[in-house]
Amino acid sequence: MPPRSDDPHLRERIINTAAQLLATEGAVSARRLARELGTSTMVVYTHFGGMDELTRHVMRRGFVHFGTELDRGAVTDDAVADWMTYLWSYRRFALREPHLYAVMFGPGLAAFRLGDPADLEAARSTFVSLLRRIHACVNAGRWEVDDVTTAGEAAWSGVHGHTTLELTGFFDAVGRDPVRSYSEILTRMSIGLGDDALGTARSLSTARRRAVRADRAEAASAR
Amino acid sequence: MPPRSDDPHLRERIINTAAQLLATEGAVSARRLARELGTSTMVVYTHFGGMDELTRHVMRRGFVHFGTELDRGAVTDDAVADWMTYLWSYRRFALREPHLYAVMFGPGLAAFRLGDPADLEAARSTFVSLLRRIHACVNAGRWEVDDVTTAGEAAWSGVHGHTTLELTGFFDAVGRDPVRSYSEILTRMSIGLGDDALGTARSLSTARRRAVRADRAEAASAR
DNA sequence: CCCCCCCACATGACGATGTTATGCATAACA
DNA sequence: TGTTATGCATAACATCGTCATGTGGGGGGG
Repeated sequence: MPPRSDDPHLRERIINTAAQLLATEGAVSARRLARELGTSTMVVYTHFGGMDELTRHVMRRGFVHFGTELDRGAVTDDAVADWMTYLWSYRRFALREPHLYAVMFGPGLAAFRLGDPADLEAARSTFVSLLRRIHACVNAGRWEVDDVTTAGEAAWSGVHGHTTLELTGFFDAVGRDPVRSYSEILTRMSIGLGDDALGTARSLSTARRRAVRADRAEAASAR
Repeated sequence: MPPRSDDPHLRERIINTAAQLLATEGAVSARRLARELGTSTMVVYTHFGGMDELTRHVMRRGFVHFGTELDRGAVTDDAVADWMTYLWSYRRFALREPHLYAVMFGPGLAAFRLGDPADLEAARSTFVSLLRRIHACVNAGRWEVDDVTTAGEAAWSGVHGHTTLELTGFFDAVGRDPVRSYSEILTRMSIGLGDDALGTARSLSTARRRAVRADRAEAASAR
């Protein structure tokens, strides 16, 4: 019987700590969450319908962060390098927030589209952002694409598949370098979409340079 | 106290019904399994260490079936079409056994490599089989690849990512055609690996024709 | 100003999960 | 026949998400 907390931000605090628990412990249970908040598990059911809807809120926030982080990449005169930079940021986010990524693109994705249409829109907007980068490559004359959306789905499949494999520890298990195979995906995809091999190689090294710098900046800010 | 079943095949029956429950109900619990077997949950712990090791056995069997099914594809004079046929079979298996696929390439993959080394080898052998198809494309002069393994990882990432997205219902949700984007992956990857666009298009239609025929054969045998 | 209603929350319980301690009945062996 | 080993059932424990119930205090109507 704490004196009626009357905290209008309780919802936000629940989502915050849920996201934090997901990031630090890899799982969120109602009881663990309540213990962290100093409340009972009922707060999950009064403020949300249950754990599923709470998870959807965490996912939505995840997609917003994901989208803004991906869009931080500058737009330069090398559209292919910009596209690659975008996908290196994609990988960086997933490696930094592995559990969040697993929830966002895992079984929760199916439940996501059943909820608030704004949720699906948050997820779609990050995909649309990818399509813009592809369009820029076409406009720059580097690629020749009949259907941008299909090309986007193909590219997304590649990076998503590689990301999930890397998160499950596959490359560690077989002693292979994930950066190399990720570069291979970007390279073959770019050439396959119409760019010449030399231009793609140059764009890759440009994008890789940016990615390494961003990795270092992230490591520095984490310290 | 049934009179000491003394069934030397109990282990096999447990794995069988576990696989069947996974396929038909999407989940395997110790109690559900015991109810199906007419035993108690203890059989899981006497014959296996627990649910984890049981799952590993189901995974191992899954990889064996997966591998033999993938290797059924004929080797013709069109190596790229053979490679594509291999990957269409990949997709067919995943769509027919969605839960098994999710377990095989999901979080269980990490636990898989901790178990019997033979388990990891079963999984690796299917990957090696993919590498053989890639090598054939190189030998046929269609592709130019410096590191076959890296190319294999890139190709696998693409089809695995597309498969997981399709299994979560993504393409249904946005009303897109997964066959089209899967074809896009195969096409762009083949061109990106050195083949010319026309040859890749011809190989794609060849492989697609085979895949449709195999789909129909499977649908007929299921009837 | 007071009272009553309402609702956010705590408590405790229910059914499920994987796991395990205990006991028994039977197979295997001396 | 006596002894040991063990495969299995029973029942319990801890955990999970969820919910029915009770309660206490804040907010609106008299």
